[in-house]
Amino acid sequence: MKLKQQLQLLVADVLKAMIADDLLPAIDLPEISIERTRQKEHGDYSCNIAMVLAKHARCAPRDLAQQIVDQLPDTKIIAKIELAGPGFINFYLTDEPLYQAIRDVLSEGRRYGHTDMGAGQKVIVEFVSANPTGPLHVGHGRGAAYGDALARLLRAAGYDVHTEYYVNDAGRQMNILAVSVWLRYLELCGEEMDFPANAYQGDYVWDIAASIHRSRGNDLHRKIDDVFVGVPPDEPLGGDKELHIDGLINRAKELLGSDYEVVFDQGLNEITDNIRRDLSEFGVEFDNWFSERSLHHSGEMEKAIQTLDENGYLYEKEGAKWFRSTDFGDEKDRVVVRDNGQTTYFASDIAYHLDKLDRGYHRLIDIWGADHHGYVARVKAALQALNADKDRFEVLLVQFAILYRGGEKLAMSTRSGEFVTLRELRNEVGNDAARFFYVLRKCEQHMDFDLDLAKSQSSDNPVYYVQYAHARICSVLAQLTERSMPAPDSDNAKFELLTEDHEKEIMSQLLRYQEVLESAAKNHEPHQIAYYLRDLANAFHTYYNAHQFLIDDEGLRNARLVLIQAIRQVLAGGLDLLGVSAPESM
RNA sequence: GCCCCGGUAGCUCAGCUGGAUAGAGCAGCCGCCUCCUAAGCGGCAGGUCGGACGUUCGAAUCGUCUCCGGGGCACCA
Repeated sequence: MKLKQQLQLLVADVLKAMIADDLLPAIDLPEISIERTRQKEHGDYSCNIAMVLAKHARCAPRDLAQQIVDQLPDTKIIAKIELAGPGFINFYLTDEPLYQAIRDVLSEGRRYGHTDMGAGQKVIVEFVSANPTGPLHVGHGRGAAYGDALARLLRAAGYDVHTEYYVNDAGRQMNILAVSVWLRYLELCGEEMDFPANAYQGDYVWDIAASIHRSRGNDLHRKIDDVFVGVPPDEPLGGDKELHIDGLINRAKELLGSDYEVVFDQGLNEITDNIRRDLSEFGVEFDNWFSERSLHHSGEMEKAIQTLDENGYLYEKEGAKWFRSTDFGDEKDRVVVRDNGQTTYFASDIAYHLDKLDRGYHRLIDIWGADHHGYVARVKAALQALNADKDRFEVLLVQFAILYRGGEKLAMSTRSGEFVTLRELRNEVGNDAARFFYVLRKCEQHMDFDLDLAKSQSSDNPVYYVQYAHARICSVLAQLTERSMPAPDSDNAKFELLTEDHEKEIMSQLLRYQEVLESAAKNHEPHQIAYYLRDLANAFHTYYNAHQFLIDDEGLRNARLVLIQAIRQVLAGGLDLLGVSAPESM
């Protein structure tokens, strides 16, 4: 049992006894908060229950605290209890829980600190899910690093986690991509044109066009004058860029017939493969890539819309089908089927989330960019309309990463092709630094990502600080054989020899890891792990500078080596949760 | 106009489910390698926690108002 819980129980038992003896009015006990103290002078843990209950007990907080302290039994884990300030009960621990922490770390290994909080509950975490219309940029990187760390964290907390990438392989954006590719292809065939303002401008579009040209030669070549027949003018010519591009999509379908799909699929597949590879290289692997198109093919789209209709939440207006989401608190009703008969992205989303529930997940966690926050209410509304429990669906919004280069804010737009890709970032600062940097900020925090800083000062990145501690420990342990010293022996370690303040501090930190992990998982905050690791690394570096490990005194040497072995284990375990490597040398 | 997020040290950020003297990294200044990796360690300096009012024994933390910054409010995805 965790230390905090043990202390909670002790206090709870005392309070119950006091109620039974009429020393306290009978009430439902509030949750007893046991917290780590900030200052050493306040002991290791403190409890504020006396102040919380003072009014109820109609006595001064300090008097109540004194009564509680008087009745607390002696235990192996508590060395001293003090009453302080307005009525805090401060616990000073014995060394036993500290020693036990070392033993636990070494016996449980990478599972140290893991809990069964989730009780095997099935959770699906959906993240990134960027449209396959271009390479991932640094904004997606944040979602990827955060989502993956969260999934690992939830697994460590005992949830049965499934990760998924929702591929928007249907819809208008994909058609715009297809047209962009085809027009570039036509340029490769020697045609000249004003490239549409609303088409995808990035260089990767040329690459896709080139691969079609390689495999199909000039098969898909059509005279440029034919292509633009009947297409409304583009924006630079005083027209509407949306109408212009839609006109081109229609012409492309007419002129290419079944070959349109060749272009479409080539774009989709090349980009999806690229995204998949990119994420994989970043250390992010999804359990499943879910195709939006499959919702159409399987009939789930139709079914979802039909169910909404049957439940009485659909109506027609101006040729479109609307979902009455205002019935569930959304600010306005939403279109699910447009007047041209096409379903909206929102309709796909309804079907997709229904599908997740049908697959038996108890909790649906979506990680979205902050710009999608307006969607939360309508998806929740739809789930309610379909008789699902909206509280099983949770959206975590990741704020934007604002990029700076040379002090200048950078524009980020997939359409214009102006963006720094995730791949560029990884190449420049490395996966480990990128992942740690991303996860160092909680997701709702706006992030200033200074590229110059990340590149030029990558050795100042806090990730190296943590990794360095790990590598240093590995280095020390590696020298044992060179010096003909025995490997650390935890079974026979005399932990009572570890009397230095630095050692006590480290043991206390090792013990704390369990609490940090649980809190990080509960609050969906991987950054807590990152900050913890930096603290632990700091404690180690300080220890390293103050004391020698490879000393002649065998008993002390063994105890110290067992201790740093435990540090190494926790550093490696924590870094793994963040998807960061733990190198043995640097 | 409405909604979401942020405003804490020169810079980037922790702390926010109320607790006891507000923390870290970077930048600045001063020290530490004949010794297990100096990508390290120690020290100094640096703050009206945007502002006001309120709730409370106690507020950076909760509530209301307000100012500043980012984002969102489509028959786009």
